[in-house]
Amino acid sequence: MGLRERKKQKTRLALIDAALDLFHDQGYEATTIDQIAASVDVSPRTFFRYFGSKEDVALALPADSLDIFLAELSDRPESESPFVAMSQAMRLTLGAMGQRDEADHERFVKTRKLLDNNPAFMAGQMRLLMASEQRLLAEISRRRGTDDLHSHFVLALFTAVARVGFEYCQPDEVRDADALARRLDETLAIAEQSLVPGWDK
Amino acid sequence: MGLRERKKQKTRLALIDAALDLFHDQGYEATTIDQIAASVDVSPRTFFRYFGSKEDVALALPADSLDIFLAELSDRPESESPFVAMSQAMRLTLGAMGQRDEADHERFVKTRKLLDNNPAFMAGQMRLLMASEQRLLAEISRRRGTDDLHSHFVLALFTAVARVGFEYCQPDEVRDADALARRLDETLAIAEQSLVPGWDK
DNA sequence: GTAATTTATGTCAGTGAGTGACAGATGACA
DNA sequence: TGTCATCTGTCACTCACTGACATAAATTAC
Repeated sequence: MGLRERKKQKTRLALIDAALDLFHDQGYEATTIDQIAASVDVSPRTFFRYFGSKEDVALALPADSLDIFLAELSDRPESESPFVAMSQAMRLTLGAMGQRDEADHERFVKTRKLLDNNPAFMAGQMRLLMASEQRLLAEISRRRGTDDLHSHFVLALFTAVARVGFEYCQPDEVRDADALARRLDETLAIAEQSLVPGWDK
Repeated sequence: MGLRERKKQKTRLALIDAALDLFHDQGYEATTIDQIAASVDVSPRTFFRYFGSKEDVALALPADSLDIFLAELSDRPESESPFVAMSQAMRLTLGAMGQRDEADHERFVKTRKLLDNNPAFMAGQMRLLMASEQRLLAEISRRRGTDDLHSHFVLALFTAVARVGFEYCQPDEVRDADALARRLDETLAIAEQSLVPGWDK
């Protein structure tokens, strides 16, 4: 990887860090792009060359996580049913979050705090997810063998479970990757008890 | 109801109609608030006294529907489990949509077309729903007798089913209230087959 | 090592959403 | 009719976001 590429990665991470810190210190709405750009010594125009919008920089890590999730899902064995495959992929994704270097995990936790304090971001996460909806749907339909309304139901149900796992925390609750993983397992357990065996076949 | 109130209702509906027509004719992004305001002979500032944002005017009818849904839900008998109560309330809400006067149903269909062609609006609908999430959650917890993670699961599952019912249509499919009602019933049937009896108790 | 070629960045000018403040117009009501 | 509350238009402003162009820096070719 050349110098140019390394510089870009560095700038990208610097922008994310500056944004997360400013969002935390003075609030999301009160933070301007100019402030973020200024604290990285970069022009505002450059900010928009890295992130399409102010929301995008806040959701940069969730977006990365989604990519990891999609990659993990592709690696799941054919024998697993759609819901099981997605559940396992999600577990592995959260596991990977917990095993990153210090700085990366710091960003993860800061992002979690930000999303917890601004429920409006949930819509943004939905937007992210829906951008990959077609890919997910194709994967589900492939594993099920048919492409019908039932596939949509499986997808919607999984996103619902994922949402519950990520949302709804106590104000002072620790929200690192491990805590999230535990919460996801709890939610998956409830789902398992509620659904009839083979419902996603 | 006085003249002032009637005028306001009239302006509100005129803004919605103008917006929906402009969105349809030239696209959502390409339509400006100034254009909407101009076609109703109202200042742009006044537009924002009726709607908080450009998105809000597009989602005006879904927002109204949500209010109706919440009212219907309150009227459901105590004997119904949370999921059944929400399902019935949703059926009644869609039924009410189909029995409105011509102009209102026209707006309903136009809004549906708009949302179908701009998947980005799904996030907006989520935002709407989440604004009432606390009320819904309270209702579910009340009917279940406890307030725990399971209540969140019931809520998420219902919103998932509702989403599947409203989303995913063929490009040329008719999307009036009756068609939506049928689609919702289909989806509810799938949910019923997939869930163990008493899962939402 | 230098020259030619990409590619990233800064500057500038502009659009459009959204907001606060104030003054004037218009129903509501005694 | 006159007073009061409320709605509206105008103005000025902030901020997110974008296209165009010139410059600077990294990559590649020679």
